[in-house]
Amino acid sequence: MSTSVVEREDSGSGALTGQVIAAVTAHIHANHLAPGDQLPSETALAAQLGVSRTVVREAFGSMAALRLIDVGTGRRARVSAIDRSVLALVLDHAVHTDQISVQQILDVRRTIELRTAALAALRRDAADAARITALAVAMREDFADAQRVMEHDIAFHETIARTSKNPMFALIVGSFHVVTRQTWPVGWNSRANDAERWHMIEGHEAIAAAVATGDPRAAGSAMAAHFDYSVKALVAAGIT
Amino acid sequence: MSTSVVEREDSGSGALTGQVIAAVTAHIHANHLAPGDQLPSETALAAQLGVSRTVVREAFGSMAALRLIDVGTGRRARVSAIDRSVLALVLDHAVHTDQISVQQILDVRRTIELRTAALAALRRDAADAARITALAVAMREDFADAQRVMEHDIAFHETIARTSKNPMFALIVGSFHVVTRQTWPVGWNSRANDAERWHMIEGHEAIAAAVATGDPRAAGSAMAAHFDYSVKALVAAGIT
DNA sequence: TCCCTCAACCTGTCACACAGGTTTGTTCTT
DNA sequence: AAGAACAAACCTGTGTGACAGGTTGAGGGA
Repeated sequence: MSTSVVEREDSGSGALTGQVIAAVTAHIHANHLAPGDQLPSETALAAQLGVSRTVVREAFGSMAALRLIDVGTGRRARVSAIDRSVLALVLDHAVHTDQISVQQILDVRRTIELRTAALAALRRDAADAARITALAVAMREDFADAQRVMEHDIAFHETIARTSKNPMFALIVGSFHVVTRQTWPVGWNSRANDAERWHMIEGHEAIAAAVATGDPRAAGSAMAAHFDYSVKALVAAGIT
Repeated sequence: MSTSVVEREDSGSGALTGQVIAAVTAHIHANHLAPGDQLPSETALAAQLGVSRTVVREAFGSMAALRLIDVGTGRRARVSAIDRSVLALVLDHAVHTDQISVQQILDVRRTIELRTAALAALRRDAADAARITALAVAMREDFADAQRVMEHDIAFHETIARTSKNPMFALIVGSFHVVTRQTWPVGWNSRANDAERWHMIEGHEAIAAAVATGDPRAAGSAMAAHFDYSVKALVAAGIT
């Protein structure tokens, strides 16, 4: 375990804690650890680095919050797979503290999701396409239950992002769900009538069809139309 | 201070710690706290929630790691402004643990930065445009010092993202710098000769000119050309 | 070979203590 | 009246020791 300091982003904690974070990070990199690989125990690491267990716990806790590692009672920390929750928390916080607006997030979503739809059309296999289509079908079938339509809608976008086969797109799209859960009902309820709600579902069906066909241009266009329609509804509902 | 549990993303910590995180988050939301606003002290919060100071420290530590709050010796925690370091850490970790490739990041960058360039052209004021142009000029002037060219290059892209006036774009683009610092020298060194390096700098100048002119279409095209050229160089250098 | 038990290991939480930093209020000087 | 200096109160970062409860792996028995 190297204690050399690797210059990197500051973690926002104390000096010793920061040093332990750097040391653990260096250890992960130097040993090419992958998700699931174990780290030394808190006690061993404290002895090794000449700090108290408290400091190691602080460091591990910070790294766990960032989902760089995975901690749990009774077992040693392990390197973690990236997940959407970090960015989701950051976005939720940013919206609640008026640092980012919902419309700004939608602009980012539109930018990214036109690309993920096109990539999904290019890179999908038959199972991917079936999964995306099934979600559009589920939206139609669960029309009477807005909560379920919303869950299908969120899963639809995330599945397309996953089908882009670019985990960073999946990560970013996956982070929208917390904010989406707060705004989606407003958009749904703001529709003047059921015909408009059906129109939104038809937009999803068009995206799914383009992905299934393997047509990236059509997929991107369908996604653009969907976003433009949805943004208009949210603006009309007063979400800025 | 409400102790009600707000359903949200799990923080990766213990049960009590998670509850304190939820309580603090609820407090921030319920009181419409903005960046800079103070939170209760660790000791007061521990008494209020009926847990030990250790647990509050764990919760605050996690929230600080996520840059939701800002902690420091001798003073109470405050609500924090969002910053790029969280996503930067996540990306760096993802690359080092082979969860995201550099090429995948570049695809995301291209998608986003074509949009930020176009928005910057639409939304820039004279000072913005001057700032962007100055960075392109600095790249040319510091040509003999690769390290400085790289810093100007990174600042160039971040300034454009900021000029998009969408903080989420700025956040995402700002997160690339750690990984970029690791790959940029490879790309620069992989160029066959100085003529190719000048060509890259001319690409930046073209973007700056389009932004200054206020032409979003030209800005997007120039940014696309820049990325396509840079991606080719990194691929040729073996970065996948 | 599979299942159960148990010992060793491990983390989450608690209480207490101390070093060093920040904030606030009061007093003094200009 | 405004600014500077000082001290007390408040506050966080780190350390120590303890205990409750969970995980893991080895050994033994069916």
